[in-house]
Amino acid sequence: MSVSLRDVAKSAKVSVGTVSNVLNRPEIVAEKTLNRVRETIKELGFVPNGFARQLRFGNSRTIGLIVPDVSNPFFTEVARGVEDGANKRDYAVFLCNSDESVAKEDRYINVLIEQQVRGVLFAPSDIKSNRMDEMKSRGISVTLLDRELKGNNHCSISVDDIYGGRIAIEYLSDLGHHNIAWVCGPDSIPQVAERGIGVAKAAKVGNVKIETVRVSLMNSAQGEEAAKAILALPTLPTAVFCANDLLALGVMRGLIAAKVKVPDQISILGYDDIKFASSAAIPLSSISQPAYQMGVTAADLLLSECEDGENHQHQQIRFQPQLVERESTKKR
Amino acid sequence: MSVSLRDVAKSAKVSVGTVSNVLNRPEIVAEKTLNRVRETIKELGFVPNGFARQLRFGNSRTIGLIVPDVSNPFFTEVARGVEDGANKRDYAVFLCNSDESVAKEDRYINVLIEQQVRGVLFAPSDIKSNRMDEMKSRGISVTLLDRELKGNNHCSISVDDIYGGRIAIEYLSDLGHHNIAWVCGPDSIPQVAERGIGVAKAAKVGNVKIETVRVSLMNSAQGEEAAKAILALPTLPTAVFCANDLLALGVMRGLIAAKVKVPDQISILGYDDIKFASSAAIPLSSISQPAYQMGVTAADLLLSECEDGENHQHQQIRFQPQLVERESTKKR
DNA sequence: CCACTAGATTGAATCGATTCAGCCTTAATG
DNA sequence: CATTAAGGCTGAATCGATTCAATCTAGTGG
Repeated sequence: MSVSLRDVAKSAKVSVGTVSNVLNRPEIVAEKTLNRVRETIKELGFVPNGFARQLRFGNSRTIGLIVPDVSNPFFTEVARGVEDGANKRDYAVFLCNSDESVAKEDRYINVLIEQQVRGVLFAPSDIKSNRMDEMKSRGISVTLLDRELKGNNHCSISVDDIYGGRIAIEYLSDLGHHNIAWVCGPDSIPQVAERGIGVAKAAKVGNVKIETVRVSLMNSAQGEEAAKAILALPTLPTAVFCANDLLALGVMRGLIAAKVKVPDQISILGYDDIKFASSAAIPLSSISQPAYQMGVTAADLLLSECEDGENHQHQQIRFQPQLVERESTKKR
Repeated sequence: MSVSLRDVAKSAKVSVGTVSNVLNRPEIVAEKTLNRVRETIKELGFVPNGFARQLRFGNSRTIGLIVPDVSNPFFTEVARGVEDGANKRDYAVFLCNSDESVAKEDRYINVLIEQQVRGVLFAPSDIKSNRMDEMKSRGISVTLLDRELKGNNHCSISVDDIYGGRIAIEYLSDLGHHNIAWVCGPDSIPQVAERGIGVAKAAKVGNVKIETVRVSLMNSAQGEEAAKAILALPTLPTAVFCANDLLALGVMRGLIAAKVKVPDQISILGYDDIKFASSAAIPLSSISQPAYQMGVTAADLLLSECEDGENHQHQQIRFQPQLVERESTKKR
C-alpha cells in the first residue's frame, strides 16, 4: 500500500541509512547518490511515515488547541493566529472544542496525550484543572490562553480586561460623558467581571456615574432589552458601554427604534471589535482585542518552550486592548 | 521519561503480551492478573504511545480539514460541525488554512500524509488538483467540501447555489418586486457565478428585470459603493439582492445614508445568513446555508468511507439553502 | 497415573525511520 | 609500496505496542 523508506532504498540500490541521510543530512551524501535517491523518492511518491519517525524521536510536530468554541468570533481569530504561528514552524494543529465542558476537555486531553502532541494551547473552562500538571509531567508543554494562573509554572497569553474596561470609560469621560450605562452579563464570566472592575475604577477616578444594566445572555436580543431598561432609567445616560459588541448592536437597534439619535443623543461603545462592528448601520466604536496576534504569539511561545526545553523561561504575556473609534460615539 | 508497556510488564511481573491483552482483550486475561496489571498501570501512570500503536496498525484516528480560511464565517461553522462529527466517532481533527494558495495546500497535504490521517475534508482552491488522486492512492479518503467534481470518485458536500439564487429572486418577485439589483463580486468565484445563474433563471421565468452591479471585493465598504451605483441607476430598483451579507450590510448603510427607507422604498436581501445578520440595524433577510450541518455530515460521510473501506458508495450530497425572512424585505 | 483440553501466558517478530559503529574506496603522504 | 585520513555508505539495533504460534498449567475423564 504505502511506500516505505526500505522500498526506496531497494529501488535506488542503496541502504536504508543512505536514504535516511538524503532526507535528514543531505550534505553528507555524495552528489550523485543524492540525485539518484531523490529521483527515486519522487518516482515512487515516497512520503516518510510520521509515526515511525516520531516513535523514534519520541515527539511529534503537532500541537493541540483547546478552546470553548471556535465559532465564538474571538476564538475564531485566535485559532487562525495559532494555525499561522504553528504553520510557520512546520507544526500541525489539532482543533478541539470543549464547549466549556470539563468532561469533553478531559477526553480531548487524553486524545492529545495519545497523539503525543508536543504542546497544548489551552483555554480551560475550569482553571483549577490539575490535568495541566499531568501533561507537564508527560513532557507536554502547556500554554494558557486567555487565562492566567498564579505562580510561574506555565506560559500564558491573556488580555488585560480591567484595562479594557478602564480605557472605555476614560474615553467616554474624555468625550464629556459623565452619566454612563454599563451593560453587561453575569459576573460569573471572568471577562465580564474584570471589565466591570476596570469600569468601576475609571468611574471613581473620573467622577463618572455608572448605571449597571445586567442581562443574562450577551447577545443582541438581550441588548434590545437592555435598551428598554436604559430608556426607563430616571435620568437618561448620555453614553452606553457594553460588555460585547452583540449587546452593543442590540442596544443600538433598541435605541434607534425608540427614536433616540445615535450618537447625537446617546453614544454607544462595544467590546471585542468583531468583524461586523464596522459594517453596522452606524459603525460601532469598540474596544478591540488583538485576537489574531494573540494566537500567533501563543503558538510562538508554546513552540519555543517545546524546543528550548530545560532553559525555557515561562512568560506571562498580557495584551492591551485598544480603542477603535468609529461613528457610534461622539463628543457631548 | 515516558512509561512504556515494557516497564509495566516488568513491574507487574508479566510479559508484554499480557499487558497488551489487558488493554485490548481484557476478557481473555485471568481476573487476578488483570487486576494486578491494571493496578500497576495506574501506579506508573502509563498511557500507551499512540505512535507505536498506529505504526503497527498503519492508520490513525485523525482527519485533516483543509479550508481557505476558518475565519470566514461560513467555514467557521463548517469547521465547528466537522469537529463535532469527528469527535462523536473519537477522531481528532487537524485544522489547515490554505488561504486559497495552492502551494500552502500542497504543503499541508504533505503534512497530513506524514501524519497518516485517515481522511481529508478538502475545500480545494483549484478543483483540478491531482493531489486528491494521490491521497486516494495512499489510502487516504477524500471528501470534497463546498465543491463538486464530475465523476463518481469522491464523496462531496456542497450547497446548491443556483437554487439559492433562484429562491431569492422568486421570493422577491412574490413580494411584488420586478425591478431588482443584483450586487455581486467577480464571476471567477464559483459561488458568485452559480448564484448569478440562479438569479438569471428565476428572472426569466418571473419576468423580473435584473440590474447587475458588480464589485471587486465582497465586503461592506464595496457594498456602500454599490449603493451609490444603484442610486445612480436610471430607474431605481425596488429590491436589492446581494451575493453575500457583508455586501448587503454595506448597501443597507449606503441607502440609509442617502435617506432611502429600508425596506419601505427598497428591500434588501443578503446571502449566507451570518450570525450578525439578525443583529443589523434592520435585521437582514438572507439566504441561509446549513454550514454547521454540512460540517457534521461531511465528517460522517468521510469517516464512514474510512471505516467501510471497499464496499463504500460515494455520495454527492447537495444541501439546499433556505430563505430566512427578517425585516429588510417587504411586500411592495 | 496418563491423556487430553481449555485457558492463560509468553516472547520473538513486526511496523518504518533513524542512528552509529564499522566497512569500503579513493587519494594523499612519507 | 605502505600508511593514513577522509568521505561514502552500510545494516543491525532501536523506539513501543501488537500479534500469534508456542508453551505452560490446571483440571477432567478414563
